[in-house]
Amino acid sequence: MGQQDLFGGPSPAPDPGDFPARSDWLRRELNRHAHAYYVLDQPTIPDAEYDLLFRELQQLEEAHPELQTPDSPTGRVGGAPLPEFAQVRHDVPMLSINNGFADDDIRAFDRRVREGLESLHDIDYACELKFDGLAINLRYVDGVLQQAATRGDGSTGEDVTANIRTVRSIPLRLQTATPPALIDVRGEVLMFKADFARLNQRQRDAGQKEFANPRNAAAGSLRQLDPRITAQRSLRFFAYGIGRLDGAPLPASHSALLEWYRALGVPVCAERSVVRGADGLLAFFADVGVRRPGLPYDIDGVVYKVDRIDQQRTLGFVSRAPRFALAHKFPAEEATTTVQDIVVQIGRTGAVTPVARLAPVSVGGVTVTNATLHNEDEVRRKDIRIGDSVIVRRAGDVIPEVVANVPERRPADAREFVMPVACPVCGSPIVRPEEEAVARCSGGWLQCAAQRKGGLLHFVSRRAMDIEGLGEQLVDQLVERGLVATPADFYKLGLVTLAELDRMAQKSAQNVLAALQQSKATTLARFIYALGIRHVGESTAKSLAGHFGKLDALLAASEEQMLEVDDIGPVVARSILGFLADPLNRELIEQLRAAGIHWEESEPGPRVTHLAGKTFVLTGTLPTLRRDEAQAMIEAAGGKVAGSVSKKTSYVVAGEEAGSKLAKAEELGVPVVDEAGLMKLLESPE
DNA sequence: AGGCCTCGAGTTCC
DNA sequence: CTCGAGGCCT
Repeated sequence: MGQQDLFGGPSPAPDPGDFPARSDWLRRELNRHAHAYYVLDQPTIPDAEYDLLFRELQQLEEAHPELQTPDSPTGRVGGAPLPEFAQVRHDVPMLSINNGFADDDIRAFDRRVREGLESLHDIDYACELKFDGLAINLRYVDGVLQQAATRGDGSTGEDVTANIRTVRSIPLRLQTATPPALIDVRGEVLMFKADFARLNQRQRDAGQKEFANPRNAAAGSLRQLDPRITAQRSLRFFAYGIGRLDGAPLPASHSALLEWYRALGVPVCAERSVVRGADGLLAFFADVGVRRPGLPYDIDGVVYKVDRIDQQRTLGFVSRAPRFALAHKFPAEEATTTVQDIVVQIGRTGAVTPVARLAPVSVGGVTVTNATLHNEDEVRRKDIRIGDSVIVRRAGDVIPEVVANVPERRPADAREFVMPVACPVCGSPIVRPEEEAVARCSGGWLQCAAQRKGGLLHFVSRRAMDIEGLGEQLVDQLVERGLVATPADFYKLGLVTLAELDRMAQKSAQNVLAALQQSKATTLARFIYALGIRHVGESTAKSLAGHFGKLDALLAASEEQMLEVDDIGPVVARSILGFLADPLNRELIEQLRAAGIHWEESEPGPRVTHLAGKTFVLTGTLPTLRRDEAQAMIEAAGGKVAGSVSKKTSYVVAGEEAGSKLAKAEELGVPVVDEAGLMKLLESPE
């Protein structure tokens, strides 16, 4: 029997009545399709058809247990729960690799290698990704998967064969007619980001605990006592090393070993290359760093290995790590620290947000001391208490986030967070409406200085009235000293008053006054947005301004007229009407108009333009246009600019260093244009 | 009624 | 960026 018969193309189906031949054929077919799907990423038949074949084999094997074989794909769904995991001693220990972070560490590694080999030439290195998963040893005896074990302490691990058999990309039989007598394939079991997101969604829906990250999810799934659960967890595997090998010659290089694995049907990650010298290593690292956000799995760095096996042998080992390999790691994006306190912040709408005060810790290159906990439910769900050790991450590489607590390190005196009953700023009761996630201070603008400050900061912010120089510091002082209570008060400030404030020299005071003066020329949309009406953000403000055209038309609008505006439903309409019904707000609007704030009023109704109905998403840095400029041009042509890509997106405009949005666009088949393409669209339809 | 999609609001650090 | 929630489509 040649390789073609074993795993290659399809073969004619035997008569369903011929059980031995039929089950044999079914096994071959299922293995072939699974390999195409999971390893080659080229599905050969629809899922439903696969399931049909699968169930036929399952029934056949149930009725005729003597037909069952160890490499049957039905073994993947998992048998009865295991009592516990048996210990497995590794014939060849599974070592760890030394780490480097800085360029100098990498150059030093290359120098040590060249000295060790007494080589005057540049060395060839095999470069791979360092996956954030679990190291596993797969033992194949005569080509059949015999045993799978975790790394454990390196010399002894746990037998996870039953669970590993459920990982569909791992071949149960090697794709060769002449397998080695025994081979220990080493690699990493991991969970892709998308599978992780789906798993956590399922956990959430089932009211079960979510996993902190794909690595934990993979580890938890592999350590399931019940393989049937593991079978539902979409784990993946990539091979990158070898342990014991009997009955076959070892390839001459690491890259050749990986090619061999591929030929055997063992999944190997495609993101790898052989480079020359230290400069080659650093170039590989830089390239992977750029593409990292778009990769479907988490990595914590890359791994370099001297490619030639004979050179690896010459270099040998120092204590427990090979001298021929180095892991080049990214700065940690996750770190562990302790929660020193949980305090609350009051936002401009009165929203009470719990914030964790953390012992300072470096995450992804910056020191983090605060992290939002979003709301009360989130604190409960993640079960975070004061005194806990927690894992902190920078979500999307920017905003710190508490991922999970470390339960085994919880001190006995850890305290639970209690939502205060009164606002820490104004003392008004804190209320949380039924069915809502956020608690709010009931004090409102008049009672609560925190809400007043928040509202004033919103008014001066860049996307609203855009008053430069009026930051948190200054607004704070103005409110504390009673100089400013409403946005209209800003325009009554004089030079002398301003110059008396702390850290405010005459020059800065003049700048602030100039900025205030400049801000008076604005747009209706900005003005509406600046008012800070609940549920009316930038987008809704633009819709309102476009629909009504004139402020007085908006002020006079009935609920029915409001509901005619795009994207405005009963909740938003009532919020606007409620705001306008308050005499204090009416007076504010009049005072602002009297202060000289003005804009160009237009005729009501939508101006029909050629990009009407088209939605754009901007990503990356465009060569000449700034983001807001591009947005303004698209909107002037009647198009909309959204924040995230969906199948309703008409175009994605991609610039330099476009990230996940570009990947998403390609996934959904949304057309992608560059700046030049955008300009063309702006000039003429299609 | 349920599911998708968007929008609003809050947030961190330098 | 993330979560929650409003709006709208099916």
